[in-house]
Amino acid sequence: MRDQAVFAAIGDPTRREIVDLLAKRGAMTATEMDDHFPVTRQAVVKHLRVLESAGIAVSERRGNEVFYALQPGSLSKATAWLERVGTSWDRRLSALDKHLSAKPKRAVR
Amino acid sequence: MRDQAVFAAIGDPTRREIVDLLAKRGAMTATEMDDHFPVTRQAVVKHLRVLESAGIAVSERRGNEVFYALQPGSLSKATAWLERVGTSWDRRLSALDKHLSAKPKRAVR
DNA sequence: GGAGTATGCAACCATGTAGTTGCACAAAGG
DNA sequence: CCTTTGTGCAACTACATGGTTGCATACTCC
Repeated sequence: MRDQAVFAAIGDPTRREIVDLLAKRGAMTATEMDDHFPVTRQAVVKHLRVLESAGIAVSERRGNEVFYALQPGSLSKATAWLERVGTSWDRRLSALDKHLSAKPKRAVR
Repeated sequence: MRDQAVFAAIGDPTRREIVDLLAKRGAMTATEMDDHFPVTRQAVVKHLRVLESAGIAVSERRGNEVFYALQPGSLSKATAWLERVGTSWDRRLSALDKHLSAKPKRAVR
Protein backbone atom coordinates (compact mmCIF):
# COMPACT_ATOMS: atom_id res chain seq x y z
CA MET A 1 0.00 0.00 0.00
CA ARG A 2 1.38 3.34 -1.03
CA ASP A 3 -1.50 4.94 0.86
CA GLN A 4 0.53 4.27 3.92
CA ALA A 5 2.96 6.92 2.78
CA VAL A 6 0.19 9.42 2.15
CA PHE A 7 -1.20 9.16 5.65
CA ALA A 8 2.23 9.26 7.19
CA ALA A 9 3.09 12.29 5.10
CA ILE A 10 0.08 14.36 6.09
CA GLY A 11 0.52 13.25 9.67
CA ASP A 12 3.21 15.83 10.21
CA PRO A 13 1.87 19.34 10.95
CA THR A 14 4.67 21.15 9.13
CA ARG A 15 4.04 19.03 6.09
CA ARG A 16 0.36 19.91 6.15
CA GLU A 17 1.29 23.57 6.30
CA ILE A 18 3.50 23.08 3.29
CA VAL A 19 0.63 21.43 1.47
CA ASP A 20 -1.64 24.28 2.49
CA LEU A 21 0.85 26.80 1.19
CA LEU A 22 1.25 25.00 -2.10
CA ALA A 23 -2.50 24.76 -2.45
CA LYS A 24 -2.89 28.49 -1.95
CA ARG A 25 0.09 29.88 -3.79
CA GLY A 26 0.79 27.29 -6.43
CA ALA A 27 4.26 26.10 -7.33
CA MET A 28 7.17 27.38 -5.28
CA THR A 29 10.80 26.63 -4.59
CA ALA A 30 12.02 25.33 -1.26
CA THR A 31 13.93 28.55 -0.69
CA GLU A 32 10.76 30.58 -1.14
CA MET A 33 8.84 28.36 1.26
CA ASP A 34 11.59 28.71 3.79
CA ASP A 35 10.39 32.24 4.60
CA HIS A 36 7.01 30.89 5.70
CA PHE A 37 8.33 28.43 8.24
CA PRO A 38 10.52 28.66 11.32
CA VAL A 39 12.70 25.81 10.15
CA THR A 40 15.71 25.55 7.90
CA ARG A 41 15.53 25.27 4.16
CA GLN A 42 17.01 21.81 4.48
CA ALA A 43 14.15 20.79 6.73
CA VAL A 44 11.68 22.11 4.17
CA VAL A 45 13.45 20.16 1.45
CA LYS A 46 13.26 17.01 3.53
CA HIS A 47 9.54 17.48 3.96
CA LEU A 48 9.13 18.11 0.26
CA ARG A 49 10.97 14.92 -0.51
CA VAL A 50 8.67 13.03 1.78
CA LEU A 51 5.65 14.59 0.11
CA GLU A 52 7.07 13.75 -3.27
CA SER A 53 7.80 10.13 -2.45
CA ALA A 54 4.26 9.87 -1.13
CA GLY A 55 3.01 11.11 -4.49
CA ILE A 56 1.50 14.26 -3.03
CA ALA A 57 3.97 16.67 -4.57
CA VAL A 58 5.96 16.84 -7.78
CA SER A 59 9.14 18.72 -8.56
CA GLU A 60 10.64 20.14 -11.67
CA ARG A 61 13.95 21.83 -12.17
CA ARG A 62 13.98 25.01 -14.15
CA GLY A 63 17.42 26.38 -14.56
CA ASN A 64 18.84 27.32 -11.24
CA GLU A 65 15.86 26.45 -9.12
CA VAL A 66 13.51 23.59 -8.39
CA PHE A 67 9.77 24.18 -8.26
CA TYR A 68 7.45 22.05 -6.22
CA ALA A 69 3.73 21.72 -6.76
CA LEU A 70 0.93 19.47 -5.60
CA GLN A 71 0.04 16.39 -7.55
CA PRO A 72 -3.66 16.44 -8.48
CA GLY A 73 -5.70 13.51 -7.21
CA SER A 74 -3.03 12.19 -4.92
CA LEU A 75 -5.21 12.55 -1.83
CA SER A 76 -8.28 10.88 -3.25
CA LYS A 77 -7.61 7.49 -1.70
CA ALA A 78 -6.98 8.99 1.70
CA THR A 79 -10.17 10.99 1.41
CA ALA A 80 -12.04 7.90 0.36
CA TRP A 81 -10.81 5.99 3.38
CA LEU A 82 -11.87 8.73 5.74
CA GLU A 83 -15.24 8.96 4.06
CA ARG A 84 -15.78 5.24 4.19
CA VAL A 85 -14.75 4.79 7.80
CA GLY A 86 -16.50 7.95 8.82
CA THR A 87 -19.84 6.99 7.38
CA SER A 88 -19.69 3.31 8.21
CA TRP A 89 -20.43 3.90 11.83
CA ASP A 90 -22.37 7.08 11.44
CA ARG A 91 -25.00 5.02 9.70
CA ARG A 92 -25.30 2.62 12.59
CA LEU A 93 -25.39 5.51 15.03
CA SER A 94 -23.14 5.19 17.99
CA ALA A 95 -21.64 1.75 17.78
CA LEU A 96 -20.83 1.84 21.45
CA ASP A 97 -24.38 2.48 22.56
CA LYS A 98 -25.75 -0.11 20.21
CA HIS A 99 -23.29 -2.73 21.23
CA LEU A 100 -23.53 -2.12 24.93
CA SER A 101 -27.28 -2.06 25.06
CA ALA A 102 -27.47 -5.14 22.86
CA LYS A 103 -24.97 -7.19 24.79
CA PRO A 104 -25.49 -6.84 28.50
CA LYS A 105 -23.93 -10.04 29.71
CA ARG A 106 -25.53 -9.30 33.00
CA ALA A 107 -26.88 -6.36 34.91
CA VAL A 108 -24.38 -3.54 35.19
CA ARG A 109 -24.55 -3.59 38.94
CA MET B 1 -5.98 22.82 16.96
CA ARG B 2 -7.23 19.46 18.00
CA ASP B 3 -7.25 18.41 14.35
CA GLN B 4 -3.55 18.01 14.75
CA ALA B 5 -4.21 15.04 17.00
CA VAL B 6 -6.59 13.49 14.50
CA PHE B 7 -4.07 13.53 11.67
CA ALA B 8 -1.29 12.30 13.90
CA ALA B 9 -3.55 9.52 15.16
CA ILE B 10 -4.51 8.18 11.75
CA GLY B 11 -0.94 8.54 10.60
CA ASP B 12 -0.01 5.28 12.26
CA PRO B 13 -0.88 2.18 10.21
CA THR B 14 -1.73 0.02 13.21
CA ARG B 15 -4.07 2.70 14.45
CA ARG B 16 -5.82 2.82 11.09
CA GLU B 17 -6.27 -0.94 11.25
CA ILE B 18 -7.80 -0.57 14.67
CA VAL B 19 -10.15 2.06 13.31
CA ASP B 20 -10.99 -0.22 10.42
CA LEU B 21 -11.71 -3.06 12.79
CA LEU B 22 -13.92 -0.91 14.99
CA ALA B 23 -15.76 0.37 11.95
CA LYS B 24 -16.48 -3.17 10.78
CA ARG B 25 -17.17 -4.99 14.01
CA GLY B 26 -18.47 -2.28 16.28
CA ALA B 27 -17.45 -1.93 19.91
CA MET B 28 -14.76 -4.25 21.23
CA THR B 29 -12.41 -4.60 24.14
CA ALA B 30 -8.65 -4.22 23.83
CA THR B 31 -8.21 -7.88 24.70
CA GLU B 32 -10.49 -8.90 21.85
CA MET B 33 -8.63 -6.68 19.41
CA ASP B 34 -5.36 -8.12 20.54
CA ASP B 35 -6.10 -11.28 18.55
CA HIS B 36 -6.22 -9.30 15.33
CA PHE B 37 -2.81 -7.70 15.65
CA PRO B 38 0.72 -8.97 16.05
CA VAL B 39 1.39 -6.64 18.95
CA THR B 40 0.78 -6.84 22.66
CA ARG B 41 -2.46 -5.94 24.32
CA GLN B 42 -0.65 -3.07 25.98
CA ALA B 43 0.35 -1.70 22.61
CA VAL B 44 -3.27 -1.92 21.47
CA VAL B 45 -4.35 -0.10 24.60
CA LYS B 46 -1.81 2.63 23.96
CA HIS B 47 -3.15 3.08 20.45
CA LEU B 48 -6.69 3.18 21.74
CA ARG B 49 -5.73 5.86 24.24
CA VAL B 50 -4.23 7.90 21.43
CA LEU B 51 -7.37 7.47 19.37
CA GLU B 52 -9.46 8.44 22.36
CA SER B 53 -7.47 11.56 23.16
CA ALA B 54 -7.78 12.53 19.50
CA GLY B 55 -11.55 12.23 19.83
CA ILE B 56 -11.77 9.39 17.35
CA ALA B 57 -12.68 6.67 19.83
CA VAL B 58 -14.64 6.52 23.05
CA SER B 59 -14.45 4.01 25.86
CA GLU B 60 -16.89 2.77 28.43
CA ARG B 61 -16.34 0.37 31.24
CA ARG B 62 -18.91 -2.32 31.68
CA GLY B 63 -18.18 -4.49 34.64
CA ASN B 64 -14.95 -6.32 34.14
CA GLU B 65 -14.14 -5.02 30.69
CA VAL B 66 -13.74 -1.80 28.78
CA PHE B 67 -15.38 -1.40 25.39
CA TYR B 68 -14.02 0.91 22.76
CA ALA B 69 -16.01 2.31 19.86
CA LEU B 70 -15.62 5.00 17.26
CA GLN B 71 -16.87 8.49 17.91
CA PRO B 72 -19.26 9.54 15.13
CA GLY B 73 -18.27 12.67 13.22
CA SER B 74 -14.80 12.86 14.65
CA LEU B 75 -13.17 12.60 11.24
CA SER B 76 -15.27 15.23 9.52
CA LYS B 77 -12.73 18.02 9.91
CA ALA B 78 -9.92 15.89 8.61
CA THR B 79 -12.05 14.85 5.66
CA ALA B 80 -12.95 18.47 5.03
CA TRP B 81 -9.30 19.48 4.97
CA LEU B 82 -8.43 16.76 2.49
CA GLU B 83 -11.38 17.72 0.34
CA ARG B 84 -10.49 21.38 0.38
CA VAL B 85 -6.82 20.94 -0.33
CA GLY B 86 -7.52 18.23 -2.85
CA THR B 87 -9.91 20.27 -4.92
CA SER B 88 -8.14 23.61 -4.59
CA TRP B 89 -5.52 22.70 -7.10
CA ASP B 90 -7.55 20.24 -9.08
CA ARG B 91 -9.60 23.18 -10.25
CA ARG B 92 -6.59 25.08 -11.49
CA LEU B 93 -5.28 21.99 -13.22
CA SER B 94 -1.67 21.22 -12.58
CA ALA B 95 -0.32 24.11 -10.57
CA LEU B 96 3.17 23.23 -11.62
CA ASP B 97 2.48 23.43 -15.30
CA LYS B 98 0.55 26.63 -14.94
CA HIS B 99 3.18 28.31 -12.84
CA LEU B 100 6.10 27.21 -14.89
CA SER B 101 4.64 28.17 -18.21
CA ALA B 102 3.45 31.48 -16.83
CA LYS B 103 6.71 32.48 -15.24
CA PRO B 104 9.63 31.75 -17.50
CA LYS B 105 12.20 34.18 -16.14
CA ARG B 106 14.10 33.52 -19.29
CA ALA B 107 14.25 30.86 -21.94
CA VAL B 108 15.00 27.48 -20.48
CA ARG B 109 17.61 26.86 -23.06
C1' DG C 1 -12.81 -15.65 50.01
C1' DG C 2 -10.28 -17.42 46.22
C1' DA C 3 -9.56 -18.61 41.41
C1' DG C 4 -9.86 -16.71 36.94
C1' DT C 5 -9.94 -13.03 33.76
C1' DA C 6 -9.49 -8.11 32.29
C1' DT C 7 -7.53 -3.85 32.84
C1' DG C 8 -3.99 -0.37 34.61
C1' DC C 9 0.52 1.37 35.58
C1' DA C 10 5.44 2.10 35.15
C1' DA C 11 9.92 1.38 33.69
C1' DC C 12 12.54 0.41 29.96
C1' DC C 13 14.39 -0.22 25.07
C1' DA C 14 14.96 0.83 20.36
C1' DT C 15 14.14 2.89 16.32
C1' DG C 16 12.44 6.55 13.46
C1' DT C 17 12.64 11.08 12.23
C1' DA C 18 12.39 16.15 12.47
C1' DG C 19 15.83 19.38 12.66
C1' DT C 20 20.47 21.46 12.41
C1' DT C 21 25.14 22.54 10.65
C1' DG C 22 28.79 22.57 7.27
C1' DC C 23 30.29 22.27 2.90
C1' DA C 24 30.29 20.98 -1.94
C1' DC C 25 28.16 21.36 -6.46
C1' DA C 26 25.48 23.75 -10.21
C1' DA C 27 23.54 27.36 -12.81
C1' DA C 28 23.10 32.34 -14.09
C1' DG C 29 24.96 36.73 -15.23
C1' DG C 30 27.94 40.57 -15.09
C1' DC D 1 36.40 34.05 -14.89
C1' DC D 2 34.34 35.12 -10.71
C1' DT D 3 30.59 36.26 -7.84
C1' DT D 4 26.03 35.31 -6.59
C1' DT D 5 22.31 32.43 -5.68
C1' DG D 6 20.03 28.11 -5.28
C1' DT D 7 20.32 23.30 -4.58
C1' DG D 8 22.34 18.73 -2.90
C1' DC D 9 24.70 15.69 0.27
C1' DA D 10 26.21 13.87 4.70
C1' DA D 11 27.01 13.61 9.43
C1' DC D 12 25.15 14.44 13.62
C1' DT D 13 21.79 15.53 17.58
C1' DA D 14 17.62 15.16 20.12
C1' DC D 15 13.31 13.86 21.01
C1' DA D 16 9.05 11.35 20.12
C1' DT D 17 6.95 7.10 20.16
C1' DG D 18 5.76 2.30 19.12
C1' DG D 19 6.62 -1.73 21.49
C1' DT D 20 7.76 -4.85 25.34
C1' DT D 21 7.93 -6.88 30.07
C1' DG D 22 6.54 -7.28 34.87
C1' DC D 23 3.53 -6.60 38.25
C1' DA D 24 -0.43 -4.49 40.57
C1' DT D 25 -5.31 -3.68 40.69
C1' DA D 26 -10.30 -4.50 39.69
C1' DC D 27 -14.21 -7.22 38.74
C1' DT D 28 -16.90 -11.69 38.37
C1' DC D 29 -18.61 -15.87 39.83
C1' DC D 30 -18.60 -20.25 42.16
